Amino acid sequence: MPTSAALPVLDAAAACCSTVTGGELDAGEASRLARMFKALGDPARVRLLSLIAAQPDREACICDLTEPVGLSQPTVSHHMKQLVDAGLVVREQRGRWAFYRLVEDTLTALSAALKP
Amino acid sequence: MPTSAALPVLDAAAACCSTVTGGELDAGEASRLARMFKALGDPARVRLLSLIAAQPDREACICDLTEPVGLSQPTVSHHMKQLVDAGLVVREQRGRWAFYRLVEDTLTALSAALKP
DNA sequence: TCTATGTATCGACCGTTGTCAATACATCTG
DNA sequence: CAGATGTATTGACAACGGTCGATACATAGA
Repeated sequence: MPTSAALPVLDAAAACCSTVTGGELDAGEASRLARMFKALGDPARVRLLSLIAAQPDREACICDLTEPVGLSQPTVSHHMKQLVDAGLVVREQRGRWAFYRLVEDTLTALSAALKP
Repeated sequence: MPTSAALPVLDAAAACCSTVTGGELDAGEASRLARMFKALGDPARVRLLSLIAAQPDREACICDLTEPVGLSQPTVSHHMKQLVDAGLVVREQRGRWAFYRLVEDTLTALSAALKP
Protein backbone atom coordinates (compact mmCIF):
# COMPACT_ATOMS: atom_id res chain seq x y z
CA MET A 1 0.00 0.00 0.00
CA PRO A 2 1.82 3.03 -1.21
CA THR A 3 1.83 5.50 1.64
CA SER A 4 3.42 8.03 -0.68
CA ALA A 5 4.51 11.31 0.84
CA ALA A 6 2.97 12.74 3.94
CA LEU A 7 2.36 16.09 2.29
CA PRO A 8 3.15 16.41 -1.37
CA VAL A 9 3.71 20.11 -1.10
CA LEU A 10 3.31 20.62 -4.79
CA ASP A 11 1.39 18.81 -7.44
CA ALA A 12 1.72 19.10 -11.16
CA ALA A 13 -1.72 20.57 -11.61
CA ALA A 14 -0.89 23.57 -9.50
CA ALA A 15 1.79 24.67 -11.91
CA CYS A 16 0.40 23.29 -15.10
CA CYS A 17 -0.38 26.60 -16.72
CA SER A 18 2.21 29.05 -15.57
CA THR A 19 5.02 29.86 -17.93
CA VAL A 20 8.04 31.94 -17.12
CA THR A 21 8.07 33.63 -20.49
CA GLY A 22 4.37 34.09 -20.97
CA GLY A 23 3.97 37.27 -19.01
CA GLU A 24 4.26 38.57 -15.48
CA LEU A 25 3.87 35.90 -12.81
CA ASP A 26 2.37 36.76 -9.46
CA ALA A 27 4.25 35.98 -6.28
CA GLY A 28 2.42 32.70 -5.72
CA GLU A 29 3.05 31.22 -9.13
CA ALA A 30 6.66 32.35 -9.04
CA SER A 31 7.12 30.71 -5.65
CA ARG A 32 5.66 27.43 -6.78
CA LEU A 33 7.84 27.27 -9.83
CA ALA A 34 10.93 28.38 -7.91
CA ARG A 35 10.33 25.70 -5.33
CA MET A 36 10.43 23.00 -7.96
CA PHE A 37 13.40 24.49 -9.75
CA LYS A 38 15.23 24.76 -6.45
CA ALA A 39 14.86 21.03 -6.02
CA LEU A 40 16.64 20.68 -9.34
CA GLY A 41 19.32 23.12 -8.28
CA ASP A 42 21.70 20.61 -6.78
CA PRO A 43 24.00 18.36 -8.81
CA ALA A 44 23.34 15.37 -6.56
CA ARG A 45 19.60 15.63 -7.08
CA VAL A 46 19.91 15.98 -10.83
CA ARG A 47 22.03 12.88 -10.85
CA LEU A 48 19.59 11.03 -8.64
CA LEU A 49 16.79 11.79 -11.06
CA SER A 50 18.85 10.63 -13.99
CA LEU A 51 19.79 7.46 -12.14
CA ILE A 52 16.17 6.63 -11.48
CA ALA A 53 15.35 7.25 -15.12
CA ALA A 54 18.21 4.97 -16.12
CA GLN A 55 16.97 1.98 -14.11
CA PRO A 56 15.40 -0.84 -16.09
CA ASP A 57 11.92 -0.29 -14.68
CA ARG A 58 12.44 3.41 -14.10
CA GLU A 59 12.36 3.08 -10.34
CA ALA A 60 15.05 2.79 -7.70
CA CYS A 61 15.50 2.31 -3.98
CA ILE A 62 17.93 4.25 -1.83
CA CYS A 63 20.24 1.27 -1.89
CA ASP A 64 20.51 1.53 -5.68
CA LEU A 65 21.44 5.19 -5.49
CA THR A 66 23.85 5.59 -2.61
CA GLU A 67 26.87 4.04 -4.23
CA PRO A 68 26.68 5.54 -7.75
CA VAL A 69 26.09 9.03 -6.41
CA GLY A 70 28.89 8.74 -3.86
CA LEU A 71 27.05 10.13 -0.87
CA SER A 72 26.09 8.72 2.49
CA GLN A 73 22.76 6.97 2.93
CA PRO A 74 21.30 9.73 5.15
CA THR A 75 22.30 12.35 2.61
CA VAL A 76 20.69 10.47 -0.25
CA SER A 77 17.57 10.02 1.84
CA HIS A 78 17.55 13.74 2.51
CA HIS A 79 17.82 14.58 -1.17
CA MET A 80 15.06 12.16 -2.08
CA LYS A 81 12.80 13.83 0.44
CA GLN A 82 13.44 17.16 -1.24
CA LEU A 83 12.52 15.67 -4.58
CA VAL A 84 9.37 14.12 -3.17
CA ASP A 85 8.35 17.38 -1.51
CA ALA A 86 8.85 19.17 -4.81
CA GLY A 87 6.58 16.69 -6.54
CA LEU A 88 9.30 15.50 -8.88
CA VAL A 89 9.33 12.00 -7.48
CA VAL A 90 6.99 9.66 -5.64
CA ARG A 91 7.92 7.28 -2.90
CA GLU A 92 6.48 3.84 -2.44
CA GLN A 93 7.35 1.55 0.42
CA ARG A 94 7.66 -2.10 -0.61
CA GLY A 95 8.86 -4.35 2.12
CA ARG A 96 12.00 -2.92 3.61
CA TRP A 97 12.72 -0.86 0.55
CA ALA A 98 11.56 2.57 -0.47
CA PHE A 99 11.13 2.83 -4.22
CA TYR A 100 11.18 6.12 -6.03
CA ARG A 101 9.74 6.94 -9.43
CA LEU A 102 9.75 10.11 -11.49
CA VAL A 103 6.54 12.12 -11.75
CA GLU A 104 6.28 12.70 -15.46
CA ASP A 105 3.52 15.28 -15.14
CA THR A 106 5.68 17.52 -13.01
CA LEU A 107 8.58 17.23 -15.40
CA THR A 108 6.28 18.03 -18.27
CA ALA A 109 4.86 21.04 -16.48
CA LEU A 110 8.30 22.41 -15.70
CA SER A 111 9.46 21.79 -19.22
CA ALA A 112 6.45 23.66 -20.53
CA ALA A 113 7.06 26.53 -18.12
CA LEU A 114 10.41 27.15 -19.73
CA LYS A 115 9.35 26.96 -23.34
CA PRO A 116 10.07 30.31 -24.99
CA MET B 1 28.88 48.99 -26.93
CA PRO B 2 27.47 45.86 -25.42
CA THR B 3 30.00 44.71 -22.94
CA SER B 4 27.80 41.74 -22.16
CA ALA B 5 28.85 39.62 -19.20
CA ALA B 6 32.43 39.36 -18.08
CA LEU B 7 32.31 35.59 -17.98
CA PRO B 8 29.16 33.87 -19.15
CA VAL B 9 29.84 30.85 -17.03
CA LEU B 10 27.47 28.72 -19.00
CA ASP B 11 26.27 28.80 -22.53
CA ALA B 12 23.33 27.06 -24.04
CA ALA B 13 25.46 24.88 -26.25
CA ALA B 14 27.17 23.29 -23.29
CA ALA B 15 23.92 21.82 -22.04
CA CYS B 16 22.13 21.39 -25.30
CA CYS B 17 22.10 17.62 -25.32
CA SER B 18 21.82 16.47 -21.76
CA THR B 19 18.46 15.35 -20.54
CA VAL B 20 17.59 14.48 -16.99
CA THR B 21 15.42 11.58 -17.98
CA GLY B 22 17.49 10.18 -20.80
CA GLY B 23 19.88 8.13 -18.73
CA GLU B 24 22.61 8.56 -16.15
CA LEU B 25 24.28 11.94 -16.23
CA ASP B 26 27.91 12.27 -15.25
CA ALA B 27 28.94 14.73 -12.56
CA GLY B 28 29.83 17.45 -15.02
CA GLU B 29 26.59 17.44 -16.94
CA ALA B 30 24.61 17.25 -13.71
CA SER B 31 26.49 20.23 -12.32
CA ARG B 32 25.91 22.34 -15.40
CA LEU B 33 22.21 21.65 -15.37
CA ALA B 34 21.94 22.12 -11.62
CA ARG B 35 23.68 25.46 -11.86
CA MET B 36 21.09 26.75 -14.28
CA PHE B 37 18.19 25.31 -12.34
CA LYS B 38 19.56 26.83 -9.17
CA ALA B 39 19.35 30.24 -10.80
CA LEU B 40 15.66 29.52 -11.32
CA GLY B 41 15.28 28.38 -7.73
CA ASP B 42 14.37 31.73 -6.24
CA PRO B 43 10.94 33.34 -6.53
CA ALA B 44 12.40 36.78 -7.12
CA ARG B 45 14.43 35.55 -10.07
CA VAL B 46 11.50 33.70 -11.60
CA ARG B 47 9.48 36.88 -11.35
CA LEU B 48 12.29 38.93 -12.83
CA LEU B 49 12.42 36.66 -15.83
CA SER B 50 8.68 36.87 -16.30
CA LEU B 51 8.79 40.63 -15.98
CA ILE B 52 11.40 40.90 -18.70
CA ALA B 53 9.33 38.63 -20.91
CA ALA B 54 6.30 40.80 -20.25
CA GLN B 55 7.95 44.02 -21.43
CA PRO B 56 6.85 45.34 -24.80
CA ASP B 57 10.21 44.74 -26.44
CA ARG B 58 11.13 41.81 -24.19
CA GLU B 59 13.90 43.70 -22.46
CA ALA B 60 14.11 45.64 -19.23
CA CYS B 61 16.50 47.75 -17.21
CA ILE B 62 16.97 47.46 -13.46
CA CYS B 63 14.84 50.54 -13.03
CA ASP B 64 11.90 48.76 -14.65
CA LEU B 65 12.23 45.80 -12.32
CA THR B 66 12.94 47.19 -8.88
CA GLU B 67 9.49 48.50 -8.10
CA PRO B 68 7.31 45.63 -9.38
CA VAL B 69 9.43 43.01 -7.66
CA GLY B 70 9.50 44.93 -4.40
CA LEU B 71 13.20 44.60 -3.67
CA SER B 72 16.02 47.09 -3.29
CA GLN B 73 18.05 48.11 -6.30
CA PRO B 74 21.22 46.32 -5.11
CA THR B 75 19.26 43.15 -4.53
CA VAL B 76 17.75 43.24 -7.98
CA SER B 77 21.17 43.88 -9.45
CA HIS B 78 22.48 40.89 -7.51
CA HIS B 79 19.74 38.62 -8.84
CA MET B 80 20.30 39.78 -12.39
CA LYS B 81 23.96 38.92 -12.07
CA GLN B 82 23.00 35.40 -11.05
CA LEU B 83 20.78 35.09 -14.07
CA VAL B 84 23.48 36.39 -16.37
CA ASP B 85 26.05 34.02 -14.91
CA ALA B 86 23.65 31.15 -15.45
CA GLY B 87 23.26 32.12 -19.08
CA LEU B 88 19.55 32.75 -18.74
CA VAL B 89 19.83 36.43 -19.50
CA VAL B 90 22.19 38.76 -21.30
CA ARG B 91 23.14 42.23 -20.20
CA GLU B 92 23.67 45.16 -22.50
CA GLN B 93 24.78 48.58 -21.35
CA ARG B 94 23.06 51.40 -23.21
CA GLY B 95 23.88 54.79 -21.90
CA ARG B 96 23.26 54.84 -18.18
CA TRP B 97 20.96 51.87 -18.35
CA ALA B 98 21.66 48.19 -18.25
CA PHE B 99 19.20 46.27 -20.37
CA TYR B 100 18.52 42.61 -19.87
CA ARG B 101 17.07 40.13 -22.32
CA LEU B 102 16.19 36.47 -22.03
CA VAL B 103 18.44 33.93 -23.71
CA GLU B 104 15.95 31.79 -25.55
CA ASP B 105 18.48 29.08 -26.36
CA THR B 106 19.17 28.45 -22.71
CA LEU B 107 15.49 28.30 -21.89
CA THR B 108 14.97 25.91 -24.75
CA ALA B 109 17.82 23.71 -23.62
CA LEU B 110 16.51 23.55 -20.06
CA SER B 111 13.03 22.86 -21.27
CA ALA B 112 14.34 20.03 -23.40
CA ALA B 113 16.34 18.63 -20.49
CA LEU B 114 13.13 18.10 -18.56
CA LYS B 115 11.07 16.54 -21.27
CA PRO B 116 10.08 13.02 -20.19
C1' DT C 1 10.27 -12.42 20.00
C1' DC C 2 14.81 -11.48 18.62
C1' DT C 3 17.89 -10.18 14.96
C1' DA C 4 19.21 -8.33 10.64
C1' DT C 5 18.61 -4.92 7.22
C1' DG C 6 16.89 -0.84 4.72
C1' DT C 7 15.51 3.82 5.52
C1' DA C 8 14.53 8.10 8.10
C1' DT C 9 15.57 11.41 11.64
C1' DC C 10 18.59 14.07 14.73
C1' DG C 11 22.31 17.04 15.91
C1' DA C 12 26.11 19.41 14.54
C1' DC C 13 29.25 21.84 11.45
C1' DC C 14 30.17 25.11 8.04
C1' DG C 15 29.83 27.12 3.59
C1' DT C 16 26.29 29.49 0.83
C1' DT C 17 22.67 32.79 -0.08
C1' DG C 18 19.18 36.64 0.14
C1' DT C 19 18.78 41.02 1.85
C1' DC C 20 19.80 45.85 2.84
C1' DA C 21 22.35 50.40 3.69
C1' DA C 22 26.26 52.69 2.36
C1' DT C 23 29.26 53.66 -1.09
C1' DA C 24 31.76 53.38 -5.39
C1' DC C 25 31.53 53.48 -10.35
C1' DA C 26 29.87 54.94 -14.91
C1' DT C 27 27.51 57.85 -18.00
C1' DC C 28 24.84 61.61 -19.54
C1' DT C 29 23.84 66.62 -19.27
C1' DG C 30 24.64 71.52 -18.20
C1' DC D 1 34.34 70.21 -15.17
C1' DA D 2 30.41 69.55 -11.91
C1' DG D 3 26.21 67.61 -10.77
C1' DA D 4 22.66 64.22 -11.51
C1' DT D 5 21.25 59.59 -12.30
C1' DG D 6 21.37 54.54 -13.12
C1' DT D 7 23.87 50.51 -11.74
C1' DA D 8 27.38 47.65 -9.36
C1' DT D 9 30.13 46.52 -5.35
C1' DT D 10 31.08 46.14 -0.47
C1' DG D 11 30.22 44.76 4.15
C1' DA D 12 27.29 42.86 7.43
C1' DC D 13 23.82 39.89 9.17
C1' DA D 14 20.52 36.18 9.57
C1' DA D 15 18.71 32.24 7.46
C1' DC D 16 19.30 28.33 4.68
C1' DG D 17 21.34 24.05 2.84
C1' DG D 18 24.48 20.00 2.11
C1' DT D 19 26.95 16.80 4.53
C1' DC D 20 28.06 13.27 7.88
C1' DG D 21 27.97 10.12 12.10
C1' DA D 22 24.99 8.37 15.41
C1' DT D 23 20.74 6.72 16.26
C1' DA D 24 15.84 5.69 15.88
C1' DC D 25 12.25 3.48 13.21
C1' DA D 26 10.19 -0.15 10.25
C1' DT D 27 9.91 -4.47 8.11
C1' DA D 28 11.13 -9.25 7.05
C1' DG D 29 12.75 -13.56 8.57
C1' DA D 30 14.38 -17.16 11.90
